[in-house]
Amino acid sequence: MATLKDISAELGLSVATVSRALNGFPEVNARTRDRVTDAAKRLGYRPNRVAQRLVTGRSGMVGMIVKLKADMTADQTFFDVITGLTAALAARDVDLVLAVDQHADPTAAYDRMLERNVVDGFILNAPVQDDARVAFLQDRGIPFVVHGQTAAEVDYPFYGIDNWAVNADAVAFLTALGHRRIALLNGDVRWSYAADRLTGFRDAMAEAGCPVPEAFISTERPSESYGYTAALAMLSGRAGPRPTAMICGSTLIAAGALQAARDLSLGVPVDLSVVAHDDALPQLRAIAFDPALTVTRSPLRDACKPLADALIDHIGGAPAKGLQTLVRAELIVRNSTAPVPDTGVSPWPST
Amino acid sequence: MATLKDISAELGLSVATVSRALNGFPEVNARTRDRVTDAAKRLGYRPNRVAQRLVTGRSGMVGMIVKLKADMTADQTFFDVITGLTAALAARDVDLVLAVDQHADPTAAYDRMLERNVVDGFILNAPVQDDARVAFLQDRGIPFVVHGQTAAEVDYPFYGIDNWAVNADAVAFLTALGHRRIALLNGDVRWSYAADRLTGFRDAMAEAGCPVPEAFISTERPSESYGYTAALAMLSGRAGPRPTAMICGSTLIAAGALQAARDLSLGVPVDLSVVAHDDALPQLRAIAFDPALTVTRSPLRDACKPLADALIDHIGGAPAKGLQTLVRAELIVRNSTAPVPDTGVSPWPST
DNA sequence: TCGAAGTTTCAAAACGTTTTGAAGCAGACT
DNA sequence: AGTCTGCTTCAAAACGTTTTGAAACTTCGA
Repeated sequence: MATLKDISAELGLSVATVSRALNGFPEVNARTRDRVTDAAKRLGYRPNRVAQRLVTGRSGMVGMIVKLKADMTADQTFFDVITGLTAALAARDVDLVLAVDQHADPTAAYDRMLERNVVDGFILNAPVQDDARVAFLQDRGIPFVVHGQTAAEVDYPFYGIDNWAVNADAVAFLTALGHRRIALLNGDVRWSYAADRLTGFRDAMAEAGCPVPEAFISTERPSESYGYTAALAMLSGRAGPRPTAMICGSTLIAAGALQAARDLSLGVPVDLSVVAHDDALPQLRAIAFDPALTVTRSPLRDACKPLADALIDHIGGAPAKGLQTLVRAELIVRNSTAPVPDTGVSPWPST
Repeated sequence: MATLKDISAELGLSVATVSRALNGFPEVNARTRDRVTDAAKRLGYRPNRVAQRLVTGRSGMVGMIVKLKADMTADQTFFDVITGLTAALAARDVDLVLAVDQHADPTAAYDRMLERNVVDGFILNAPVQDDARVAFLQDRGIPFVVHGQTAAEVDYPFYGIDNWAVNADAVAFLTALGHRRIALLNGDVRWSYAADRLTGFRDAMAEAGCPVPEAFISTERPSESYGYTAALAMLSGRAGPRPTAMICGSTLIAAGALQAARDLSLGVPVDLSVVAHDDALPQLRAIAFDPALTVTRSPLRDACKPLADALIDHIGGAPAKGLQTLVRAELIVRNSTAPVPDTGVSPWPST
């Protein structure tokens, strides 16, 4: 394995010059640089990352710690995100150190990994309100990036979708179709994304002048069975008039909801309109639903490269402010939504 | 961040002595060692891995590269294995660097990670026959451990279950119940485990003197729908008399097979006995099946600690021979198996 | 021809550890 | 007193890079 010293010996130069030549410093003579790059190639030189890291103080690795769910089921999104993330990091020569957290204390696993001081920063996923991990890492001055927005005004990098807008847009679309009795099958509001969506839903409904009975809102960890159960309860009409439209937190929930409608002989979209949020996971393709789902769509994988780049840039010293991205999900209208039936209300009310 | 130099300055010792004291070298005075460990704790000393790595050539990290499946579905077992593995590695202060391979060349991702020379060894999963990765790593002299047995006589560490015995035991159990028409719903034989199980099945059937029509053997990547389809074809009786027993490569396959039996109004275990291999994934609990499944059982999680330990020991210089474990799966008899119906053969034939 | 300014290269320090070879210091034996 | 042990400690080298501050070499104008 050739080293800088080998190259410098070969060419009669100092290691300093060789190092500068290879790292593109401006003060080295063009002719010298050519000789160096040529020799480096000829000798099969590969920089020793460990030595580089010792002197730069960087490790070239970032950590990610995923929380072990209580029911031990694999997170649907996990594999997809890991795939995109490692690819995006690899493109910038950074490796991902992964750990699974089994502790009650949310910061314990971060502390452990920091102790072994082997990562330059962290990727945080699934943020909650006032996330303890954020406080912990900020306190220690460790760079990190958050996948998913937590609040508007923060001083760390993040990439997320505007979850408030997700449901605000869905509500606006449905009310424009004449719907006023709209239900929400939300995720668990302990997670920021679901809390934001709930606010977006409430705000938009208030804006449209639609009352929201508490029975029309349910929150739980997304699953098909949750979608089925919650939708069945709402659609059975036992607790009052049923909703004419339903906003589902995920396509998985929507799958359950559609089944519930089917079991109650309710037609979608004739009797019930359904809008879901679609993370574009390959396993649950919204377009393959029957009927094809109208969705607010933002592929999870889109987040991977921005996240990786933001973290690496932030570690490199870039200020957080320029590394905050909030994208607005796209509304894709398919066949699961239609104007509200039999209400006598114009599908295009003046707002 | 305290360094060795800080400690040595604090105590008026040389860094060499401090280093030896902390690393448990025998030649340091017990009293000195106490002073050093005390000061280290007081100053919050953490060894700098990068510096250690530079001089020792070890990084305290191991790599694992998972293959991105063509259909992009997450491997059912992936999360479970990662969880156990990172926990077992953490117990010995080793971190896991994860990458997802998207290349056609099976060794490219290993090469890339080695270039960044940041891991001491690898954990290989899902071995195939004559695995190219094995040849590659052996050629480079990189330590690794294989999850799953590939062949009896190899010179690298592995941990796996005796897949030959898995099906040999299942066949022995079923033939003892009088079954002679036994079908196999196997995994894809490109993977070693499935190839071994096929051999175990064939050998044991031959041993028992039972002919095996080709229609009684199917191989495919495990899934519920595969189990359903394959079982339906075999049980419909269109291609000849149907099997009286079925050995399923996984509980997922068994779920499909049970559904097929149900759809054909075949009782389990009265008309059909079913034995499945159970990796004990929390999502698919064999005991919760209806009827509760008779299984050959070996929890995947059991493999994690032995794998982690074997790799770390091997990196530390332990010879491969002592780090090879082949466990025999346990046969657990539940309610999905019964003596063969209406054959006049004693359920306990003399063997 | 001289000095100044600019360009290019260099030697050495630094990063934090492990390891080598040697030395200091007891006590024990001549 | 001298030397030989065994125990304990030390200074220095090494790992391969980046970076600093200075030196050498050009080029230019006076």
